[in-house]
Amino acid sequence: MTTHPPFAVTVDLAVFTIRDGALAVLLVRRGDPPFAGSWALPGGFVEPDEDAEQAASRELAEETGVAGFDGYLEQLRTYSAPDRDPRMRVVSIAHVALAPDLPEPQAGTDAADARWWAVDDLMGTGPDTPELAFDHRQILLDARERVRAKLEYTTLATEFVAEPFTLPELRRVYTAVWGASPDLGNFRRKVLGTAGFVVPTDDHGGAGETGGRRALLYRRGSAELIQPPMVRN
Amino acid sequence: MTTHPPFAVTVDLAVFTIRDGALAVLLVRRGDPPFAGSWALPGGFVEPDEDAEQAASRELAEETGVAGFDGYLEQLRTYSAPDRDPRMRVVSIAHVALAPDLPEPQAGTDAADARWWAVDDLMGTGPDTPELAFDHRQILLDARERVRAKLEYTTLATEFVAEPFTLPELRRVYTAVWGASPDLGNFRRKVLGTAGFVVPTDDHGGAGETGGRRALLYRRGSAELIQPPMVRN
DNA sequence: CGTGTTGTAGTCAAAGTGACTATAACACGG
DNA sequence: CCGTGTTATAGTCACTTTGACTACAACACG
Repeated sequence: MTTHPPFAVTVDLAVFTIRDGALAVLLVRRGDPPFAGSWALPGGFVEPDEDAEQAASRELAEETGVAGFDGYLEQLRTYSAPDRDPRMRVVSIAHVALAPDLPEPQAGTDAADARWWAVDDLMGTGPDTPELAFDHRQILLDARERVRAKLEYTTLATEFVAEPFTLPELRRVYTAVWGASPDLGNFRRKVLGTAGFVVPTDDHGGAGETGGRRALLYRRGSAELIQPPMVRN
Repeated sequence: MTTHPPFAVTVDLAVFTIRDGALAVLLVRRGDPPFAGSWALPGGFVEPDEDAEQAASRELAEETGVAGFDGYLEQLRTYSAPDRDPRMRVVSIAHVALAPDLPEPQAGTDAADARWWAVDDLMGTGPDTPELAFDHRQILLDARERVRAKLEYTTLATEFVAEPFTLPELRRVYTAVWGASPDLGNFRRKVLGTAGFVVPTDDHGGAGETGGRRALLYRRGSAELIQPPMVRN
């Protein structure tokens, strides 16, 4: 038997929402070294009496200022490179959270600042692209790919919109996440043809942004899978 | 800021193969408490200078007796319930490994015994069903579901067979993992119609088990995805 | 040399997809 | 209050893929 080397265990969160028609992620600016001044995914240590999901849920509430986060939260994967934190051996259990458009966040206790970033603005290679702390760029890439993939075969897109919502709103989720719009008619056919994806209300929305016919309002259905999947071109 | 509670970090492995036409998993019998005498997934502590995948690869080699494991290995998810190990706080990064039919394993250093189990024999509810240590039953369930799902949209099935292999052999992988045989003709059409799934050799196998036409031999192709997916009924 | 067994090829109706066109319902400006 | 641009909804049609088959080819064994 070997010894049991001590590790610190943290959770990191990739919290996504749709803002201004684009996929956005919540980042906090680090106040302390290492990477002081850099932007990072929110997160923190797992406490002795909680599991990773509880820790993620707690951090999410602290960081966004939302008391009881009731949105979607799932584990992504665990990052464990020995040198990922220069201070000590830290293993991070990354999570993905989805939420309808949230208000601008409050800065957390250990974060000098917090704000939403368009993911595309973080993924460029230009000089304006901010560097992310630790391996958070990789985590963000993995998280985005997870969300992109899950929109294909699950009804997860509904987690991005507040109820009730219209089909065009739901389509804009796909447009933002995939970077390309699914065909209008085919999208409707697919969504409405998948039992339990959405359930219609009998209300039409109030006046929309820019005149035009008012769309019917829907709520989330009970189905979680889309079969066959919605294909991404 | 809070303190950094110390954790032990381990890897656990769900190593799958096909034996006697059924999905099988490698288990070790525990020699020490807790759960002494129970069967458990192989695994061990992550060392200070390695990441989780390296630890998993090392444990796999130690446990199976195979020096350089070159098969498929991927992270599954991390299990972190506070009470999952009664001794101390242990977080386990579970992995899934796939291999062609391997020889009976050697017992590892801390395992009194090691053997392959048909997964179906572990998943029953009868009195003969052995209890697995810790939360390993849940890990095994999640691992099996991961493999089942991945056979649908990836070419992972080829990792279960030694090269070169025949299409009927490959079909038996699906039969074993899914518990149901895909239609013979449609399976061929799908596999051969997916560019890069398999590449034909110009050899036919030697005499098979039970007379009949000899099948053409194939090797793994470079494709990793099946699109559209192979559907599980 | 036939006979059972296994692999390979092809067929066909049904379902789903991709790319459209047509129509309905609204806001707003004159 | 009447057109006009805008947005939502409905429907069409050729093409592809699927699911369930049938027919044929190649081999082992007696």
